[in-house]
Amino acid sequence: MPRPKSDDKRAAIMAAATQIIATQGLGAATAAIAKEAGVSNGSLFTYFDTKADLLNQLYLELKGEMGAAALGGLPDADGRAQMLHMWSRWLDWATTNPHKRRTLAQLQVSDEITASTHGVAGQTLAGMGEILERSRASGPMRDVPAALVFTLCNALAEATIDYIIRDPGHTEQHKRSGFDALWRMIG
Amino acid sequence: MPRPKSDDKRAAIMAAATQIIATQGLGAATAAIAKEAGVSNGSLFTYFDTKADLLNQLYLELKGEMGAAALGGLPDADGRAQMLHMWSRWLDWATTNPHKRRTLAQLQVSDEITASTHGVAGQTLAGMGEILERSRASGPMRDVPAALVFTLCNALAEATIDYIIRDPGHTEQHKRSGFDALWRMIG
Amino acid sequence: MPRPKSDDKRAAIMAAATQIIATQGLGAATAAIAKEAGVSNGSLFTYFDTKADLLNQLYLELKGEMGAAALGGLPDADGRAQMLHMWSRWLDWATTNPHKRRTLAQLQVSDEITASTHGVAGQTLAGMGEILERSRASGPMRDVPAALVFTLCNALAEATIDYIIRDPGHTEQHKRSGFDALWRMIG
Amino acid sequence: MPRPKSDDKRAAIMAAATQIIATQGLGAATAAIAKEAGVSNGSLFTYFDTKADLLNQLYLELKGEMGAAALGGLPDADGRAQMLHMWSRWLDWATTNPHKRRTLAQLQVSDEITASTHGVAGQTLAGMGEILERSRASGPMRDVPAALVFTLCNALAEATIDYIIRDPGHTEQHKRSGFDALWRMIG
DNA sequence: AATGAATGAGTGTTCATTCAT
DNA sequence: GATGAATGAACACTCATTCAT
Repeated sequence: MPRPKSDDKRAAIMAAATQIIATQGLGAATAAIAKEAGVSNGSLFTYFDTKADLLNQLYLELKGEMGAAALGGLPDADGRAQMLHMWSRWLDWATTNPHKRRTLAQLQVSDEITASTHGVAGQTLAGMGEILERSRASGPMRDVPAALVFTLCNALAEATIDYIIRDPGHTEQHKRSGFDALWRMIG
Repeated sequence: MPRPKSDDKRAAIMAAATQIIATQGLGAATAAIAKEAGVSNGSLFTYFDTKADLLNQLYLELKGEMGAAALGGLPDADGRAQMLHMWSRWLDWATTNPHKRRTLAQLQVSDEITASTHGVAGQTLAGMGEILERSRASGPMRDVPAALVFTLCNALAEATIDYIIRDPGHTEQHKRSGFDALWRMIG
Repeated sequence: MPRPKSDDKRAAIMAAATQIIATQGLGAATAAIAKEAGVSNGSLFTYFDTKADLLNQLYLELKGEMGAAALGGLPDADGRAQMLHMWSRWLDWATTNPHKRRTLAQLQVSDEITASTHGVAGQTLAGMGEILERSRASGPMRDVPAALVFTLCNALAEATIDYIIRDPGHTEQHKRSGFDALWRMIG
Repeated sequence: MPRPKSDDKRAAIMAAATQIIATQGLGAATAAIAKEAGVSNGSLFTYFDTKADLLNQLYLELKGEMGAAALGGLPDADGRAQMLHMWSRWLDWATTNPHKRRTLAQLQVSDEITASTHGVAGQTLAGMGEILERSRASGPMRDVPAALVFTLCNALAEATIDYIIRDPGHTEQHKRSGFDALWRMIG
């Protein structure tokens, strides 16, 4: 049994990629990522076939982590309370992990992320969709396609996060303003 | 001689850049842009100092065009009617000019666009802000910072556009759903 | 322990190298050869110090096999009959083992094969040289250096083989034409 | 009118490639060739699209030069005299230009040379074929395919050249021995 | 001003070889 | 001895930018 492929190293590369891409953008050199991960140039390619492969896997990982963060500790309560919980957790994750959030935002719009990856990521977010669905179905958007509603809510969240990052002094206040706006929209 | 000889050529480069970037992304080679513009490799650099310079100017131009489109033919009416008019024009411009819209979206998140450029673009959009302001000031978001409201509205518009582009069969319906959601939020 | 454990493995690597090099050329990766041999990446290097070492040993093996094939079942007959027998066997081996022949041809002109290896290979072919020598010594080339005559005969054989491989429909005919030409030259 | 593409530079790259490949083999780095040519790394690729393109063009050039050398100053004489003239010129070119000859030999067996290039090279050598044809048609190989005869003669020439290069002391003698053998074969 | 050849740093990726297990 | 992960020097090729014409 030779040295087995190390989960640590894989994780280190992912973390390094997150860090470096947040700083330098998607054009960051694989060599820079490897260096940041404390790994050789070539080792990166024993864990990921191509740079695009790394990017796709990183996208899934970050998106998954974001979803898990948003859904953690969900209370057994009414629709509004659950939405508020999810909203709060989501924004907390994003503002606490600015690098991850920034890298995720860049990956989201990149050509390198395949349709199939986007598909898998969509399933990961099914849980978030369900919470939202419960609130939508009985509100003013009951006749609007669920996917459009999801898109709109996502946009509100992203916008709120962006604003908070630019003006971190009043985080709680902005978080609340965003949620109120969201609830007026769908609730 | 403050301005180079031919405004035509400058415009051709801008148009070519829009086209090529929409197709190939921001990584598109300047040579490819020059070729599409029917201009030599080197000439591009007599009109724009660097690639980043071209990108920044293109961003301002597209953003400005978008703003002008949204504000054109504004009726002398109440806040809601004006908002609806603006919303409609905005979405029309985006769906009618998919290349411009796509390129603009890419530039928006690019590292190459400087803070100063973002600042100038913000001023360009002041007109749109005023319309919005009139509606906000008397509605439920009267105590929320105008900038945050603007960010949220912008996000809703972008999300609606994205959705329409993905499902062009029901454009008018989605346009309306988006506006209704917006108005519930701020009106 | 002078020799590594398994002769089988060594042979498998040799066979795999023959196969892969015939297909992909001398630039083939050692990893590809190891995989084809059903052996690990690293094991290849316990049987051969370097890729060049593998190539040199393979060259000797193939050349030796070719020589043995050419000299097998040599009849106790006059010079011409022996030459014809050798010629026939030689060409049969080459056309029956196209991969070996192709790989051998590539090794023959490679920079990786050392002068010393070429020397050893020459000795291996001494048997073939003797047969040839008997015919040369009494013919029109009696005053030409034996080595030059050997070189010329070898060239005729290689050329005939090449031609047969390109036009396999008339193998026997071409084999005969080649031999007749050879015999006119030296007989 | 900008700097026009320079024929000198193209020729310099060709010459450098000949030199370097003769020394280091076909694996030689394009950077090494560029350096030897006194040209930048990237310039090589403004004259040749790819390394394979350079190799193919080099092959045609060397093969063409060889053919021209062999056919130059052809006397208006009988078949044998013309063959002898061609043989002599051919061998002179090869022994006078060992780098070109060595590089040509490597290109001849390379996978990088396309079938189409081989086809064009064949046409280039049509002149040589005609001379040979005149002698074959009335000799003992009159019933052997012309292509096979051409292959065999070529092989004899190559072998003779190889031998001469290894033992340059008796060039004229070996040249003569080779021709005599050739003529016995076909004349 | 216009052209496009020239430049050379930089890119993703490969691969012979080593070495921890 | 066997394995396959680790290494890092290469490599072919690209591209923003410069500059001779």
